[in-house]
Amino acid sequence: MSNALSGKGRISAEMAERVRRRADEVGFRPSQAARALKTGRSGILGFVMPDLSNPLFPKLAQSVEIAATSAGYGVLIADSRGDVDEQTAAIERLRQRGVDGIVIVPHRGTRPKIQSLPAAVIHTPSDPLNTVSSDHAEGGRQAAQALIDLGHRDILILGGDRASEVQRDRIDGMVGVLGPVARHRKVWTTDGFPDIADLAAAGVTGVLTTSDLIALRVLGDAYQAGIKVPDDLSIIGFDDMPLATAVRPTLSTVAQDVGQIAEKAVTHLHSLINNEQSNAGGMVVPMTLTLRASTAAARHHQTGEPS
Amino acid sequence: MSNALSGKGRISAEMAERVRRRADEVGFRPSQAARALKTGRSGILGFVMPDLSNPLFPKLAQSVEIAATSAGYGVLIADSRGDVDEQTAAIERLRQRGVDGIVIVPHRGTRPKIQSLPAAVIHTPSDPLNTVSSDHAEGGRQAAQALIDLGHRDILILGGDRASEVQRDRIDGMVGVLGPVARHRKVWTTDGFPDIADLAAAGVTGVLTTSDLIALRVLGDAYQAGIKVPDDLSIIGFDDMPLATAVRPTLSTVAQDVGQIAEKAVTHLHSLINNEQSNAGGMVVPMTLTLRASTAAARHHQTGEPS
DNA sequence: TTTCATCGCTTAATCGATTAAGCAAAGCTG
DNA sequence: CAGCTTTGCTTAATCGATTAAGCGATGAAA
Repeated sequence: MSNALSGKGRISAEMAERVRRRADEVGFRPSQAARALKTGRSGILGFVMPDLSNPLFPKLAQSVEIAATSAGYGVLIADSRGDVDEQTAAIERLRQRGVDGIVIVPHRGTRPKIQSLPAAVIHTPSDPLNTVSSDHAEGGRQAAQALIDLGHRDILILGGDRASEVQRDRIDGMVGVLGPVARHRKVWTTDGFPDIADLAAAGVTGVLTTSDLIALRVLGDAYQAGIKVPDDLSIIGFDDMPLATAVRPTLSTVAQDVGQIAEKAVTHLHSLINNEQSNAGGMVVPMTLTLRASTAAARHHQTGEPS
Repeated sequence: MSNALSGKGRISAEMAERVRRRADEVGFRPSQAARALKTGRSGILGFVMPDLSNPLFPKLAQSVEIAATSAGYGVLIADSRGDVDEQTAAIERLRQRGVDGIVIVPHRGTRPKIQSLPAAVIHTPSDPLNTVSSDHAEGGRQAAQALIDLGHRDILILGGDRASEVQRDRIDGMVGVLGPVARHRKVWTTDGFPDIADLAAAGVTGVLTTSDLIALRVLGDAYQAGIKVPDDLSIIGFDDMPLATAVRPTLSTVAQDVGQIAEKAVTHLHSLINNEQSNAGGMVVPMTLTLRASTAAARHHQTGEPS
């Protein structure tokens, strides 16, 4: 009642001030529960990730939390534990808790069903449900182009899991660039980790991975095989995880602008919640390549093509 | 009202069943807002971390979410961005949202003020406010003892930030074991990263770090200096981050049982919220050392003491 | 000066689940 | 069989913020 002061209604400035002061004195805290009941708005967004151990999770959660907070929302998390059914259950749990909308990073290869609840899907541009995401294919292109520019012409593409659309898109981008100008082979680590020494002996001078974690493994294998990085082998990872700057040589990597993605997702949700016009979705955020010490100009083997 | 069915009151089994069925038919979803208003319980726990980019965060958040969900709570996250004032603000935000209690991992060197709100503090046994945590000193002891058992007698202890009580406790544990039996030097990376090659030349054969990330850096430096791990140098990290098994050689590390910590924290909170007796706090969860490929028996220098 | 519009504050209805109180019917005891 | 307890369903008050309606007083226009 006293809250007629909160902007609505016809109230004198003096009265508003008086109420405000008294409220402070008493330490008045409006009950979110009552407000939610009356307005039908909880002021809370749900955040669903397929697997909180996803390397991107910390940064993304942090960014979503910051974006949501500055838009006046709270963030309720729900882990879907890598399980598709759990993902559905997690969404349902959030709905029951009365969230106003949800931000979701879908489980690989999944089209989450979100009925009648504002949602922002963070995935990849090739997903028709995608609301906002990094341009993973473009990221793959950047990584590939960087190796090309350094003179590499025999390249290993190393993916983690072919069920991941994000990884497939990254690799498609890489292949798109390499296809016309360089030899390349594509391997998924789920089929077994390839023998780096063999490949290097066969002429490979560059490795493009879909994750820093895979890149780290390659680095280690190369080390144990006596292959020098970056002199004999250049490596590029993805996501700029904390380890990228901790490892020696430091890891070249393609990073997502997670802050911007979170910002756009939350803004979009906010519009949906308020029934405002919203850019129909499909926003794409560029990725940025950071070259560090794991990449260098290729030494020209006899196997290479003319530079 | 129909919810008299929910266990309370005097109701016939038949009536309860009838209501239940009808509720399912209509797709009845009780309003959390209304329930919260009436009962004064939101069914939501807040979770505050000093910095969501903390390497431990993903696992901990996941575990807290799982424990909370199975106890019927939702989890509202709040990032305090490494800032002490933000930590206070985050707690206040959660309170305003009406959380029933909060789980907090305090900012380094901070005693968070939580007035009249059930709280579970996850920190380290040496913190008087601590509710539940790993036995960091014991973890440090385990790591140190492992190197001793392998015959190492000249050891570098490498901490990240002396402001962190957790890291100090780990190191105190290490020193406690090494003190009587081995030579050791303590260095904080915030004072500059030490020259591994120099130290190895000076006789150091083992490195104990307070984090896998630091261990990774040591591994890389050793590699670049031509020092063989684990033949010439053994390394042990902390926290068993994903990188620990991705790097070659795989990293020996001391891990926290995050699941158990989360479980205990949530259980404790649940008791507090319901005014039940609660074990006054200070629960300690053991850590487990996992030996992998980054540790091996010491080669005996002439500088060493008799084995 | 009379009348009507406007302004500013006060009152009351509302959101939906909870829970105590109310009340009728059935069961029990003496 | 009367009186009393127990059982089971129904009714209504309550939580606290929101918001529309109500209502007295002031000011403007005719």
